[in-house]
Amino acid sequence: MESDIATPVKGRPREFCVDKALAEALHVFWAKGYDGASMADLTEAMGITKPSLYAAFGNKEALFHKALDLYESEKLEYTRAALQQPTARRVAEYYLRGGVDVHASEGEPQGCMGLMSSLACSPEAESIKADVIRRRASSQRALVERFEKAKQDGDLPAHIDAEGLTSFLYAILQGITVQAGAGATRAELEKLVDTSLALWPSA
Amino acid sequence: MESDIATPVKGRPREFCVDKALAEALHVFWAKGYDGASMADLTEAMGITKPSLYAAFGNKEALFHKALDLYESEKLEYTRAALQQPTARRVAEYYLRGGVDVHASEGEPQGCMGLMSSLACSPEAESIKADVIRRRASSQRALVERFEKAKQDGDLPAHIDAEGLTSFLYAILQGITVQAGAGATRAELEKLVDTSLALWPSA
DNA sequence: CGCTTTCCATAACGAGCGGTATATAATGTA
DNA sequence: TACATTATATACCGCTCGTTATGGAAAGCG
Repeated sequence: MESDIATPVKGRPREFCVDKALAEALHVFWAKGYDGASMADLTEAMGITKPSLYAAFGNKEALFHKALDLYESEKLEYTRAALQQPTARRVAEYYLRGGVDVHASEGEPQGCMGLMSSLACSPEAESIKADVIRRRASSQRALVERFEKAKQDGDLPAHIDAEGLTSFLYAILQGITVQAGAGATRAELEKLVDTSLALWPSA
Repeated sequence: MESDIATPVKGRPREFCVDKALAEALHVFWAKGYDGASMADLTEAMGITKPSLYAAFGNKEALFHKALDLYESEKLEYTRAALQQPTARRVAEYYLRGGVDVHASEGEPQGCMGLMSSLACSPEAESIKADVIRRRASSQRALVERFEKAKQDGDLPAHIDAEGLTSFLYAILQGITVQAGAGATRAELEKLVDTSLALWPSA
């Protein structure tokens, strides 16, 4: 198979940047959710017409999955960086403060794109929901392993259940995004993080 | 103004029970969310036609608010009972175990009706969202006062911030409903509750 | 009985949805 | 210049949505 990079195309060149358009689509999906974002909303924000969107991205569902890829690789980068922190407590702190940064930052939509889309319930959004749940499960599995290692490292008490602690940390994170979506201020969310970390088990 | 109870009406009597129909509507809204529940879904489950629904309940939005009233008075009764528990820890335990009971019970929809409706994002659901947020804020205020009292009673350390602890408890509860909606088993949720209670501050 | 009132059933409304057919404009190739 | 190829622009499709107008059925009242 030949190289796909910088292949000169034959027909009329497209007049918009695909990456820019996808970033705009992400912003719309993030703010309004999968069902709430209409094709009219998307095309207006992306600055293109519907046929261009369909030619470039397939359909609304395919566009959403690509937007979700972008969301994970850019906005949820902190969840991967968190795993490399030296202690379980530092992992948790990185997770929670990163969650507040991303989901309660000014100029960005409030709340979590994955969370609101996983709760969307139009009949055609079932595959969306399944996708989000699958990604979340994969992310949670990595966290369980990280906490198992922390127990071996001795920075978590041996009696702690790694799966329970992972569910616990995710619950706090989900609470942060829910409360952010409900209009909680950044100060309130930081107080929530401080309280959670104060209760975190010591070695 | 005269009494409204048992007034004999003049016209043709309705052929369905309003309370029964409302309970069915609640079930549909709970399972599918405000946007996801169509009038066709509702009328089919309620066993009535659309004109009957409009005559009895007004419109879809009014029906939802009445269903939400029923949900709060029946399904969220445990949140009021929780406040009367003798210690802060018992309050928290009542809250969390009650949350698992209601939102992960077999035969009922998985997840929290208020949470999924507060994240619904159709343009006409803005007042729904505002209503849910207002009810939640009122409920949270009562919990803050309960924890302030607990500090005076001495069953919470004085250095604990009551608002932060309330946000924390609500975050766990929201995490429970999110994870229940994503298909978590009851055993997993109970492990989450056990972990959370193990970290709860001691006096 | 006729009259009024209220409810039920059918069918339709306008609006918005995701998706597309058609025609035209802009490029590379020959 | 002529052709093939691809992108854009406009208008439209079938469908579902929440909501309502219309006609008939069932009750109390005189």
